[in-house]
Formats: sequence, structure tokens, C-alpha cells
Amino acid sequence: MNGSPVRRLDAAFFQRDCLTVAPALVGKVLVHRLPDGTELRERIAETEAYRGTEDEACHAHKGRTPRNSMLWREGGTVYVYLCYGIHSLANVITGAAEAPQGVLLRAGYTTPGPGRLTKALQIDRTQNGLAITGDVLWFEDDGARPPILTAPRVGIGYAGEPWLSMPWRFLAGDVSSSNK
DNA sequence: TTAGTGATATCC
DNA sequence: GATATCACTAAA
Repeated sequence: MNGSPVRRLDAAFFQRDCLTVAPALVGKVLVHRLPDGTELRERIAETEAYRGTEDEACHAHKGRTPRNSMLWREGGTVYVYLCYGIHSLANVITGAAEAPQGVLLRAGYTTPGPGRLTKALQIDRTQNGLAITGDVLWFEDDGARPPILTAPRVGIGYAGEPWLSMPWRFLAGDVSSSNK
């Protein structure tokens, strides 16, 4: 028994720098337990780090607003926001309180695209602000350690250099789709 | 390539 | 109150 022990990631895991947490989350399993007890799981295949007010691609760059105030909370909080009026994008807040940074969950092994990932897990804005270490939403580490690839972030054309070129996108190297 | 979608931020 | 913007997806 316990051939492959599964452990839940605790708050301390997320209270580190987003550049440490983002690659560490690749290969982990995000679990969402629905009110009826159903558990939806998705292994994370791609993340991006958004780090601080200096990062022009980070929502925190423009200043604190009701929408992005979640970024200033301490690590271990889920930040869900609606993009383009259609898609809920899920982020996990990392680092200490008052350090606005987070990790965007861009894709799962079976769900390419951040909007599709949240749809598959049935995550929307009603989950905003939940703890990622609670009994509704949590991460599991089942021992998988996929190779990690890095790449520049995408979809942030409004940000200037050097942020546009920062290799803060992390992908699992064993996903069999042509990630490019 | 373009359209669609709705909340948020910014301007008056 | 009005307009511009957006870390996307689907359809063509």
C-alpha cells in the first residue's frame, strides 16, 4: 500500500516566491470538490508567473483595485477573474501578504487553454478568494516529476520589455501536444 | 483571420 | 453615464 503516496500541498508551499511555486505546480493535480461530493481533478501542464508591481504584465502593476486586491493576500489563496466576458481564469496567490504575485494556471494535461481548464474543473468567479488548501479546492502531489520547460509568457503584448521576454512560463515536458 | 462576450478601469 | 480594454476561444 502507499506505493504512490498522495499528499496535499499546504499553505507553506504557496508562501514562497512565485518563480519557485510556478514550476513546482507543473505536474501537480488540482482537485475541486463540488457541493454534491464529486471530485474533479486535472493535472497541471502549464503555468505562468506574475510577479509584483514592477511586472508590467501583472494585474498589480496598475495599482490595487477591488478586482485584483486578491494578489496582495498571502500565498494559498485562489484568484479567479473573468476575462473577455466569457472565460474564468484561475490564479494561485503566492508569496507573503503585501507581496502582489501569483501563478496563472494556463492548461491541464487534458485541457489546453486557461479558459477551458477552469471550465473543465467548473471553477468560476464564485470560487474567488477561496483557500487552495481548503476542503473544496486543493492541490495534490502524487509524486509525478515531469521535466519542466520554460518559455516567454504569451498574451501580454501590452507589456513592454523586459517583461515580455521573461521566461516565466512553465510547461510540462511530457505533454504530447505540440505546445508552441 | 475575425467576431463575440461582459466585467473593469478610466474618462468626462 | 460612456467608452476602451482585456492574461480567450471558436469559427472560418
